[in-house]
Amino acid sequence: MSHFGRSGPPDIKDTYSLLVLNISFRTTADDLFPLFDRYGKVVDVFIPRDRRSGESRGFAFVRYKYADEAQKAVERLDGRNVDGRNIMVQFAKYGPNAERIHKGRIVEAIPKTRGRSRSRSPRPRYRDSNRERDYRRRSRSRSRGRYESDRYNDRERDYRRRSRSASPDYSRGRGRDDRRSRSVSYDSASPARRSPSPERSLTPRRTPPSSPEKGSHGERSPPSKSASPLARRTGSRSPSSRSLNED
DNA sequence: GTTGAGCGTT
Repeated sequence: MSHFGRSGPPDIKDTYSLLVLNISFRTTADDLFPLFDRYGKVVDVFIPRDRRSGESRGFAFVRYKYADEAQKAVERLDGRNVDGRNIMVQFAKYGPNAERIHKGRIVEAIPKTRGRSRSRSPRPRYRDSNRERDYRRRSRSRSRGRYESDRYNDRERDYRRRSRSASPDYSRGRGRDDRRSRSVSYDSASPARRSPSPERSLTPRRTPPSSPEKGSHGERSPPSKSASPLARRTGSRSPSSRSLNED
């Protein structure tokens, strides 16, 4: 009865999809179906939901059989209060190269000026917020208060970090030194080199029975400084292999 | 239990 989108899209070739935005997170396709079906023949109602949580993303797709009915529904249901929220209904596009819709009529487009529209260009109003929008797309936003809190925290941390450096000049010099140090350090990039693999001789099982707590206590993070390549070479054969062998 | 710009499943 009310199980849309269970077997995939029915027939998009003869259906017109409407995008319903601003719907409540609790609104389901079953709730939208009767509402939209009142204005026309609805062949499918689909509400994308999260794969991990399974919650609604806040928008739905309603497929109409006829464009004129869909058009009517758009004007009729657009701005309607559903589940306590003011929904927004508009024609949906399928993909970046989706057909363009013009007042209920589907105009085959992607015109010749592909990508070069001098007249109209739906460029985003926000220029510096583009990054934020992208982030929000793959990850549903939660609450704005939290963001502010996080931002504040970051700021505080930055301030503290800056405080540490008394003289920027010194910092710069040190950075250069570090770079040079790294050059020598890269030697450790190939620790095993051509050394025979004793580990292979060992039981090809998972990580040897070594307590992580105990082990980490002894060699947590060897300081990059004061580490001879020789000394490192000898002791780097152990932590080199860890979970390479998996069953 | 929360949130709020956008374009989707086989």
